[in-house]
Amino acid sequence: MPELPEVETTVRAINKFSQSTLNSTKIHNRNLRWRVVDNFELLTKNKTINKISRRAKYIIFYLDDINIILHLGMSGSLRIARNNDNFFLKHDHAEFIFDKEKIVYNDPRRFGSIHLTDNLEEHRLIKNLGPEPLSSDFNAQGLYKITTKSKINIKSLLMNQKNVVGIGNIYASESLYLAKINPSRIASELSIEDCKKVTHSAKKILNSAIKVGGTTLKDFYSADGSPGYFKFKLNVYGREGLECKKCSTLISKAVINTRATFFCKNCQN
DNA sequence: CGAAAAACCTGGCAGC
DNA sequence: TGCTGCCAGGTTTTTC
Repeated sequence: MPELPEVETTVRAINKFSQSTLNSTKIHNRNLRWRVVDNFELLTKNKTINKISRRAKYIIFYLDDINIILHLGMSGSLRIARNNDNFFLKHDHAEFIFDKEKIVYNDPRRFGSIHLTDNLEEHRLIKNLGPEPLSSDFNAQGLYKITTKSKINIKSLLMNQKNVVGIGNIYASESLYLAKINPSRIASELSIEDCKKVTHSAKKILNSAIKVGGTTLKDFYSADGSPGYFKFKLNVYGREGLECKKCSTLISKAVINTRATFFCKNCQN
């Protein structure tokens, strides 16, 4: 489900809990992508959340002496509920409980995970991440330095979080469409100008997706229950056989690195 | 070493 | 109404 815009939207929705005290945490199912540590509840009880933010597709709760890392995997989501709402949905695996409300972690496929760390920057899931795509650290020169020595296709390279974070299957296709670059192009064949187009396009796409709350294909909802509206602005993703909005050529679908990939064979070279 | 394929899970949907 | 196979916003682990 969630790529950078959906995670960012989720973080903004739960940001009202920063500066709040986490009265307790309940883990209902520890068997996520990795097993949730046994003392998680103990170590987070009655701790103040000083800040909530996003790094890549991870959601970080900064407590006084320890940090919580959440990942939503492919199908995860958070929702805000009232403490006296005692109903559970299938796949509600964890609850973060405040005075009147709680944040509920739900993830049908359990590809997501929940971690604790006292050294965030050195955490194994964090330390090897590439630059944030919306920061100046993600730029043509930096990308070119990577593409020039890589023989994989540009789409897979963009989805590799070591190169740049936050871009998943939807936004990789959309970014390359805007950049007019074929997703199958071998990275090492890109020019510095191509890299400039890719970085600019990715930033533009991600920013406009964040603006409308991300993309809801079927089951993404922000923590406040609202869907994302970027689905209506998708140019290629899920549009196989429909007309390209620029040239009317029918949009193609290819499988790259086992992932569905959409592009316009006329506009993208 | 890098790149490709398999693996981890559940649910929804098309087709028989 | 099943049942089967395929597909899905991700990323690690295994294999080549």
